[in-house]
Amino acid sequence: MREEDSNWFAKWEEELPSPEELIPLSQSLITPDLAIAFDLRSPNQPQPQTTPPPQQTNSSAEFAVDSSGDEPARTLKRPRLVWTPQLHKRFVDAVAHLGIKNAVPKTIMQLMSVDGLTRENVASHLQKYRLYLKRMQSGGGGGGNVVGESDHLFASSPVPTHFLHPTGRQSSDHFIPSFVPIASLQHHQPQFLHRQLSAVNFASQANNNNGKAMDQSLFLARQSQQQQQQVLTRPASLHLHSQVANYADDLEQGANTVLTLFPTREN
DNA sequence: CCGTAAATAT
DNA sequence: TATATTTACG
Repeated sequence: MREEDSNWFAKWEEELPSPEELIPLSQSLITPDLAIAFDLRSPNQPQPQTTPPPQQTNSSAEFAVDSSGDEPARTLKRPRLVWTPQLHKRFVDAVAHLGIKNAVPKTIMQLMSVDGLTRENVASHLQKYRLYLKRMQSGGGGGGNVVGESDHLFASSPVPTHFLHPTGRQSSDHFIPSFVPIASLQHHQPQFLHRQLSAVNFASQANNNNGKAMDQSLFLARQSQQQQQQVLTRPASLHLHSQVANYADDLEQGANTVLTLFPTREN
């Protein structure tokens, strides 16, 4: 019936690489806390800064899993979040479909539904992204557009046209769809959870992934400073992933803070 | 909570 | 040093 309606939907679906592409993303962020549990190796890890397409995980099997860990996820310092192209892609998609107007940290975060991702993370990235967009309009309009190294990440994801020119459409015309077609995510939710539980093995094998690993996720930046004896348990990851569980519900409600199932954190 | 600026880590 | 991400403020 409404071509437009089915259009945006189809478009979204089309833009979405494929369920598979998204799956790894969900687990990519894995519960930081869990990752911490494994803790990463010594402070001497050569990090390619020229062209790091896939983020490899350098993790050692040096972790201490104790059954005493509860859910310190709240007070624990999360590792520095590394924004990978994939993660950024998801970010852009979310913003694009939300419309600049509704593209606020919280909403974006909810839409992304990436476990472990905090509002602050998104806010920070959004800030930088906006700067990038501005910079682009300013000096990249005709051909000689000098992009700094920092822009590479942003460049990795196509910038929706309406991002640059607010023709007074797209953002106010149709607001957030009542239901977001990230069915793939929902479908994989169980899998994703399963994976997460296997995080331990994951981390261990991260080092010897030959050929095409199932995914090059797990980009937790490690903190090579303190916290070497962080204990974490599976329960933690569980309660964390719950956030992903029903982001759709949240959105559908259209409310600002509606958690149907159980509170994950914040709020 | 959102946006911006300063602080800090890599 | 420069840059990416976090933390502090209004």
